[in-house]
Amino acid sequence: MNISNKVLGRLTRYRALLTEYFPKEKTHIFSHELAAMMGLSASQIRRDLMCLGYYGVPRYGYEISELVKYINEILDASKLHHVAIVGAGNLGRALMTFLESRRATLKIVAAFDEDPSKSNRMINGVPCHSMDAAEEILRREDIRIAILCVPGSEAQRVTDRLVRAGVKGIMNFAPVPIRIPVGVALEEIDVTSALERVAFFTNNRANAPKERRHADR
Amino acid sequence: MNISNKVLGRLTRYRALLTEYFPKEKTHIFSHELAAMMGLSASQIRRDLMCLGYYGVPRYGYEISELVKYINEILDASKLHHVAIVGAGNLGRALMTFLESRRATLKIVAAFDEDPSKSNRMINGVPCHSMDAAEEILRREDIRIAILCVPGSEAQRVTDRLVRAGVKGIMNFAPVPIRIPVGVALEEIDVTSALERVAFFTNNRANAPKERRHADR
DNA sequence: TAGATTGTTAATCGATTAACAATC
DNA sequence: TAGATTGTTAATCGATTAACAATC
Repeated sequence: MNISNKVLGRLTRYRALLTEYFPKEKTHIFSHELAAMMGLSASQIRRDLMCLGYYGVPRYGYEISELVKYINEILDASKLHHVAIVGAGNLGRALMTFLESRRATLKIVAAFDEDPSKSNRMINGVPCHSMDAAEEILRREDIRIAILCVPGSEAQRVTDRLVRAGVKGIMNFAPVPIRIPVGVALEEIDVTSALERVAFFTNNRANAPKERRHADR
Repeated sequence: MNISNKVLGRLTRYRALLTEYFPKEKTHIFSHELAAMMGLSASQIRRDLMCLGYYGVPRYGYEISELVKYINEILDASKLHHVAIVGAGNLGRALMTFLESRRATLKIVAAFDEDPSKSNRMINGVPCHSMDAAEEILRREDIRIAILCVPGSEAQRVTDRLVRAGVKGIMNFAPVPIRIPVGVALEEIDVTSALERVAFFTNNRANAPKERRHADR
């Protein structure tokens, strides 16, 4: 079965919620409980869990430790990924700290920046190099995932370099869409666009973007 | 006509691309040109533009300045919004700088943090206050939009306070879902989840999340 | 047992794409 | 005119929800 990007996103969030923000003394959870916490429907939770190959028990719900184990398996959580931050401006540096040891399997091992004052030294515990060294270090450190935090005007050019150097997954924070060849994964996070959407619905209260409400469903 | 969150998101990105990253000398654009730049289909571009009330001309395409004017109108771009950053940790501080003057109508006028060492002073040009002062300042400054950058364990509690103080739109960077009452807009940006999705598809190259490729459609 | 919850299918809803007449 | 592009409808695709038999 093919797992969609949407389901995948929710699975990662179920796991985070259950492992990091859930009372340790609870061993089981019902689909409607997880639904309430996630702001989703119980139907959707159960449907998402179908792809795990793990089954709950009617009236007892899902055993949390097992659920997490099966999600780990799908996400291939044991595999260590080396990650690079490209662009060590404010956002890039904040992400170094923010992502630092959030996930043991996602390790930031290098940063790159065109500004010479930022390169050839440690920043927030991450060795920062000049962009000239990117290709060599990406290969040497076996980095296949890059977090792109360069200005919009540089984004496509830098992307092309990263891809040529063997990067297979990119998270793009630059406020322009980038194009990538087949076989490279892409997530785009456009913070400005997200803020503009919030502002829009703040003007137009009637039709809010999400219907995740306090009420149960 | 009701405009969906997805269409809205794309409209903001069309505008950003056309106003910030497009050669000034070009006055017109075809749907297939914009499509290629955005990594979308020409059909989708044309469909999205239907909701603007602006019409292109066959064989000449869309006049860029007019297109932008109509998108501005939909997004109500002339309206000034006061925005607060809640949680002045690494991410919050980076967003202050990142969003600083990116959009003239979205102005960050205050930050809040529980850490006393961060409050009652300017940080990156934004006055930072203690959380205790939040309610009063949110009302005084007429702040209806908040960017939530607190730890996951605090997210729901802080959200409830913000909503009680009159906040109508929240962008949530905390790595847990938050629940909000009807009438409040919400965008969630879970950076860790996004990175985990990229990592997943980097393992499983066959089925990448987006099919935005170099090839035209 | 009776009642609550699961797994799964079918129905619904919404978003994208394809197709094409109208138009410049 | 001929050819390219638009606006819009219908078809397709994918995701969510509702419903319910099976199960504990």
